[in-house]
Amino acid sequence: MKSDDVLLQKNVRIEREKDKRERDEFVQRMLDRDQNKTRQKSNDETVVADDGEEMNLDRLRTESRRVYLKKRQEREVTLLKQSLEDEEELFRNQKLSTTERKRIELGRKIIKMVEKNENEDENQDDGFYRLPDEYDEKDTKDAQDQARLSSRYVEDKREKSEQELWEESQTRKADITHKKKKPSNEKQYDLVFEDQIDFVMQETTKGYDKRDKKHSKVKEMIKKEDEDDKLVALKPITEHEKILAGRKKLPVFPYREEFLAAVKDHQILVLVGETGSGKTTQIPQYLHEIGYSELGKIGCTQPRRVAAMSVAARVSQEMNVKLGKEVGYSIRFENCTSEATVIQYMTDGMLLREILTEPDLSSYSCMIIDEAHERTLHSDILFGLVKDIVRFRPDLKLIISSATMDAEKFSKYFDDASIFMIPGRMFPVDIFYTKSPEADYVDAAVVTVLQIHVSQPVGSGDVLVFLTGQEEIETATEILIQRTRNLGSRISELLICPVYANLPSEQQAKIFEKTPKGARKVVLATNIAETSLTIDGICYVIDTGFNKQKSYNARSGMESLVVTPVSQAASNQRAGRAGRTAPGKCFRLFTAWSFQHELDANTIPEILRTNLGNVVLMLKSLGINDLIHFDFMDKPPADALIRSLEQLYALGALNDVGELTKLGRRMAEFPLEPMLSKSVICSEKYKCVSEVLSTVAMLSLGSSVFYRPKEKKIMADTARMNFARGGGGDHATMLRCYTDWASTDYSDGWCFENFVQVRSIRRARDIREQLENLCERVEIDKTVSKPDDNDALLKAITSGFFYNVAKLGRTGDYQTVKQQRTVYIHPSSVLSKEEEPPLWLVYFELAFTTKEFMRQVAPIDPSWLVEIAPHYYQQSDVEDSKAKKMPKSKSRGR
DNA sequence: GAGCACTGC
Repeated sequence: MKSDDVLLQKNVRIEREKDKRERDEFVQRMLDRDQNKTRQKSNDETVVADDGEEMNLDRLRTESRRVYLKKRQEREVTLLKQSLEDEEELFRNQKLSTTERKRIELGRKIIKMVEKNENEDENQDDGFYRLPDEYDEKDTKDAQDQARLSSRYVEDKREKSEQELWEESQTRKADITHKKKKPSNEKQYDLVFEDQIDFVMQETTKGYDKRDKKHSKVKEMIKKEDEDDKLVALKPITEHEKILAGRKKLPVFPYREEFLAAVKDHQILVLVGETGSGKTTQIPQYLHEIGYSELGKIGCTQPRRVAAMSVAARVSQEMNVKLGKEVGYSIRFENCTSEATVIQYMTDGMLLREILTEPDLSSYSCMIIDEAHERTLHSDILFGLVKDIVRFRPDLKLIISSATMDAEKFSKYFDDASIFMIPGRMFPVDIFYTKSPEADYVDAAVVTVLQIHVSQPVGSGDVLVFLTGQEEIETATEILIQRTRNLGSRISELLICPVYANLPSEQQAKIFEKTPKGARKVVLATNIAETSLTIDGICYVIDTGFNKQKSYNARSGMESLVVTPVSQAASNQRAGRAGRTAPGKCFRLFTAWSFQHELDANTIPEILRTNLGNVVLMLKSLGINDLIHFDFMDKPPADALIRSLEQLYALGALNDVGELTKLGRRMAEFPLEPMLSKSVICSEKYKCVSEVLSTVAMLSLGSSVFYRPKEKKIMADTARMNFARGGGGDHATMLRCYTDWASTDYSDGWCFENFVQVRSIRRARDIREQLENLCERVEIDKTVSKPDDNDALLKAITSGFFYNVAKLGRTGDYQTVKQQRTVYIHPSSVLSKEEEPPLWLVYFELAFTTKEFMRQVAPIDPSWLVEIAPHYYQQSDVEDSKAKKMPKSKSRGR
């Protein structure tokens, strides 16, 4: 701690410019050092080239998405034009109603607008993004495709007489009747999508049984055994025996001996097991049975908490032991293991934390990294670490378990490790594509649902629709309810169940209820249904081809959530959801051509699109100093790494040669973003540890604690404003909310009355407890507290977030102090309605949606900045604004 | 007066 103070004092003396220069030098030094190392290395390796290529690749990916969206738009316009031309002929013949005339005019306008935008785009693009080879090649392909598309349209056009077209336009008006039509091959020329969609069946995913002779042989064997058993003794079998028999029927079972032999021969093994092969439950047991558990624990990581828990429970049942004894799991807030544990399931983040205290994994004899293809941030770091550990621990067996697509890549990364394949247990799924692109995928999805419901027998299976977010799900639900109501009793019952993570859990439970006879269930889900939860009875999947993805811009430090086309891998994963219990069908709302040419093969790994502050701090505290050349499977952009290093330096977690300081070491102990950790550590100085802990716990929740149902918006808002009374912005609001809840002895009823999400705030409580326990380890006296002192709280917050300060400018907008970027208070903030907005703000995060918004803001006194971060702020910065303050607050009449 | 996909420590 003393050294930190010295550092701060030293910094006081540094002039601001000098300081800036120093920072630049620091970054430069880091770069130089790394480059020198590269040069040394590059004699035998071509790291430099790799590095450059990596950057280009990244740019390529962004570019390909741009091209994708643009092309999609272009084709929509072409189609729009064609259908318009068509209708125009009718227009001339005076056979259209006035509404349809209006619609055509509207269509023309849209086309003009889009074309205008495109031209602007092109002008901007010149010289920047054009990537000669690939772009041109794609262009021609696209042109061919379009030519093909249009020729089809010409043919279609000839087939239809004017009379028919007129009839069709009449049919369109009669909304109810046309829905009952059977799917046909006639294409209807619609501007707005509201009719049938044509699908083409393109392929069928392979089922498991036919290609797997080995498996069927064993099945016969078991069947025979079973029959023998029945003949020999008719005694009832116990529950456990039944489970054991079930184990033998899993697709992995016939490969047991082969697999164990492979493990014996190879230290690293890439295991390709398709879904339903039983690998997650069986492999650790096999390793245990053959005796690896005597050398050390068998670990198995999962990307999700629930998975770790449920798999551990299942395995303990199979082994007939109590959960938490021989078989256990460890996840955040819950350690269900003991001295006796030999098979341990855990989340990948938990293993990372474990590596911090046990860098060589010495208590393990085998480590299985499951679901590696998901490429979570945590598992990506694990790959790098584990690859290194394996080198100096030849006795450690490493198994990387992944789905089919990435196996080669994993094998290559792990020094050409051998690949072991296990077939899965999946039913075939027919894949359908649309004949032409759909403009409005939400509407298209709704129509497809109705099409399936009408044309497929009820009882043949439920429908699962993938949409991008809560809003879309809500609109889709409304449209569906309305249309089914219009159809009335002419169709059988359709149960509509929305699912997304923010939905209260009682409503989420609805999707698991069994579908009553004579009805069909439609589940409208976000990508939560892709991996996190499985629903039985789904036989039809509708894939819109989009999801929301986080992206991070290192230069501006801004995260944004964007609707993005899914990858081929993700789309296949979605399709797979239809074939879990019976053969299924998957309807993709895009063309087969787009699937092949426009979708990326794999989703961009998380590590390439996230803020790396935490990752860098963790690696540094593991003693890995050369981050630029850390063996990442996909290297994060150098920009992002440097920005994180710079930020950690500013926070005092790194010294001027990029080494971890004592403060940094303490910060790394907390499972928090670096800025939040810093606030916690500094809270002791301002004597408000308890308050900061609660606030930080609430801040780190991510999602909103305040529940806001549509029909009770005003009540919910007033409830929230109650907490805002007393000032201190969103931070103090959250704190008061938490303390009030705590004072009611954590009552659920209180949450209900105050429109607070029970699930979220309970999580805050867990986090707070965990942080409190960690305080002891980093020697923070957690008892000091200053209730109702906003200044103390905000000073502690500011010591972590002095980077995120914005100042009210003359125009009435805020500008960030660091980058002079114009930003706005998010409307969800309690300060957004303030008559007189504070001059200086500290914000928790920037999020780009429609504008650049600051989320979770609090007013501060600019003089604190000089006090707290003298190496960043100078007296002159602060005085400057005080001078402006007097005339402005009056002249800016609101 | 806008909008929060999903995990995880």
